[in-house]
Amino acid sequence: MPTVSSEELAAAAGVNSAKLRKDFSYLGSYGTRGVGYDVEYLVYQISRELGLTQDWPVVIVGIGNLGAALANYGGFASRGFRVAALIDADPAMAGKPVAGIPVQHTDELEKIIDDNGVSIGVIATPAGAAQQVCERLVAAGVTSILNFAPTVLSVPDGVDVRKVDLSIELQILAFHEQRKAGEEAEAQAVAEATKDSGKGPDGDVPAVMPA
Amino acid sequence: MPTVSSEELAAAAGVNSAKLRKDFSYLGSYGTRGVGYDVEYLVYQISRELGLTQDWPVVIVGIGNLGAALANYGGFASRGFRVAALIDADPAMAGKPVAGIPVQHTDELEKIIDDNGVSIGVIATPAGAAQQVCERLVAAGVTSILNFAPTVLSVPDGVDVRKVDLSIELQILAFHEQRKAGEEAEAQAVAEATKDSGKGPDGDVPAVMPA
DNA sequence: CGGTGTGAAGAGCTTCACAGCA
DNA sequence: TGCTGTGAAGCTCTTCACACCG
Repeated sequence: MPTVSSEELAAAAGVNSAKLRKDFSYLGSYGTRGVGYDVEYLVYQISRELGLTQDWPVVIVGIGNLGAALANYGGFASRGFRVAALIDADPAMAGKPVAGIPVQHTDELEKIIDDNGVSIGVIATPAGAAQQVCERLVAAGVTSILNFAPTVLSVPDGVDVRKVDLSIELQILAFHEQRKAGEEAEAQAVAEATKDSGKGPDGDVPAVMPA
Repeated sequence: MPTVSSEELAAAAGVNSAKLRKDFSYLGSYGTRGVGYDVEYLVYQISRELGLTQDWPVVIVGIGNLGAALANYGGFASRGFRVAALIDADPAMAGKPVAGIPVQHTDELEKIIDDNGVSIGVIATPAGAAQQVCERLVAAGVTSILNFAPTVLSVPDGVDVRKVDLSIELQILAFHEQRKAGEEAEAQAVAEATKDSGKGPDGDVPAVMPA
């Protein structure tokens, strides 16, 4: 498949084709009228724009279950990320290989970051250690941090932090699950009301509709 | 602090106070004019609306590093989630306790879900196993799935799936990181141009501005 | 003809500004 | 007086619709 139309891509992605074309147009005019987009060229342009064509050395601090899971995660390599080092505060972990990479002690943190030109750090430590680790990362030159610890990190201007809270997604599911149950109950109540009397459902469910 | 104003909450959250009041108003009129919101009552109402006051039994399928990390994750219990069971396909794992819960074999999946009235399942298996596990969960009565496996799951209507891709957040950081670098380079180029000749930067950077 | 690129219309979300109530 | 709740204005993002080009 050498070319693809905005209509096809939009159907595959579940969005409107006009939106897709408009979004692409911000990257430049890479399509051909009457034909569509050259797949290979488009992939390259999007990859370049997203930074996938670069090599991003990353350090992971805190090699517990989560840190190990991240180190083993295959998705990183394919998106331009390279795990430059695994760092843990436990001296017993030092030297132990995880995902084929030997764990290094926290003492080495500054040197590792400097030697590898690391600008992105991942924090997978317990909550108590996160802020301190964060400060050391920033002081050593890291300007983007992905935080898995359940704490809000404070950082100086110019440093980006993204927080991943594994329970938030569950909470969103639970929210919708609750809605499903509520709607059933409401539908049932309406049915009852229709069958029995003129009284409707108690109407206490507010009109909230999040993503 | 028994009450709090929309202004205070907005400042803490980094949003506009009018937006906060409007959002709250969708849940009902829980504030008092001239005073603010009763903290305890507000917390309760928001918790109830979000479903945090309910008990949600959850099963985690696939007890590798990630599954173990999830099982150990403290944030679940405090948000109304209860890990009803850990399930793995490896018979060697069966009976082994993870986070104090004995791992059970996949054979038990249907029974566990039925016995515990589970409606939310977490998939932390390798990509290859995910779709099959998903189908068994759905057949057994699960209607919400949180998918950590790097695969797109297909499910029947009425089943919610949320996919967590651990590398996407990194990619967003890398994107901004690239922008930072690009802006520096551009600023430098502009400085050069100003200093040397009339020729500007090559102007190939398109005007994209994602979240 | 077929499909992109885009001005214009439309929808939804955010902010303003203030009436109204404790 | 002080702060909520909310109509209206403003803004951004999405979709429509079509000129234009290969």
